[in-house]
Amino acid sequence: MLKMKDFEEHINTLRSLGLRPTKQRIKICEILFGKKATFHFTVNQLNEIYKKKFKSKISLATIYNTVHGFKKKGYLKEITLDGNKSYYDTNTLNHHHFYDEGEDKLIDIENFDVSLNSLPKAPLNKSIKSVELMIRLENNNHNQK
Amino acid sequence: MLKMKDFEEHINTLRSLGLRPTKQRIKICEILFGKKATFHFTVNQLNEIYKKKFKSKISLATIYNTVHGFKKKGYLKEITLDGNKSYYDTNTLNHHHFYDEGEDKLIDIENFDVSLNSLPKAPLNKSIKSVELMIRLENNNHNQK
DNA sequence: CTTATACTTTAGAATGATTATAAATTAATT
DNA sequence: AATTAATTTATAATCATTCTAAAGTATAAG
Repeated sequence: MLKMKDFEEHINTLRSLGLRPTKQRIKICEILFGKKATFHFTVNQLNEIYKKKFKSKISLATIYNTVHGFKKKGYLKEITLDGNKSYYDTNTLNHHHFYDEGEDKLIDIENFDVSLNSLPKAPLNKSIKSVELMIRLENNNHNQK
Repeated sequence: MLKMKDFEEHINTLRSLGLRPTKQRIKICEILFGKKATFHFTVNQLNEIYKKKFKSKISLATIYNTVHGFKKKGYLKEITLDGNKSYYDTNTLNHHHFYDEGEDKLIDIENFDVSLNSLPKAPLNKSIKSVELMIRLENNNHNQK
């Protein structure tokens, strides 16, 4: 059951980002920021979730616009994977990931599970913007008969 | 000045991979494995280098085929960056990278410049295939007036 | 050295993700 | 309620990549 409070919160979030609170954006907010747990998604997955949850269509262009807006404002983080599609993470704090190639799935790594002892220093006139670990996973039985 | 020895070496490399040594593949080998220093490239960049160096055209499809062949055989490594194009690295040893976003350029990090103290353990039935650090760089003056 | 076979290259079409466009709609302002 | 400015939308355009089928080339066999 959705409470008015949720809507208002999303509306305020959007306004604070300088984005008009449209029906579509509020719904995307409900999907992305409605639950406590953070999660990872592609634009296509977000589109599917939207269709199912609200039983209504939305233009992909709108999803791209909104996601880009959130990213620019720091409410979403794009994640680095090979291949040719982008993943987004609702957890914008600095953290690392497992990538399960078999299942094409990202898993957050808690920061206290990793300890980076020494880092290289940045080249002249550059500074470090972020440090991210990608740990690729494979199934244990990969070299069995 | 190219010596016959170089060609023969590339031909042997190709044969050992089960790839027929065609004109195109030998030339790609010259580009990729001819110099001592390793380097990073996209398929398009490789195409440009090929055109300039040999003053002849090559089909993009051939470049894709060859690069994929080398990758599958472990002679090239695909590198993970956001956006929608793939980078390849002639250094296939496990190592980390700086990514200079401004210049869209990858820089190798020597392994002894990084020390990872503790790693999270892999989820059940999974094991760690690779661990790679991506350190994003920005210009020092990014928040000056 | 010629022929047969399998592998390669090629141009161009097909695909899939993303971005651009321009008209219709909606939110905000007056 | 009317004006304006931003947004949504469907669709076209773009870009990297993969697919395809025909033409070309390397290898193996005679």
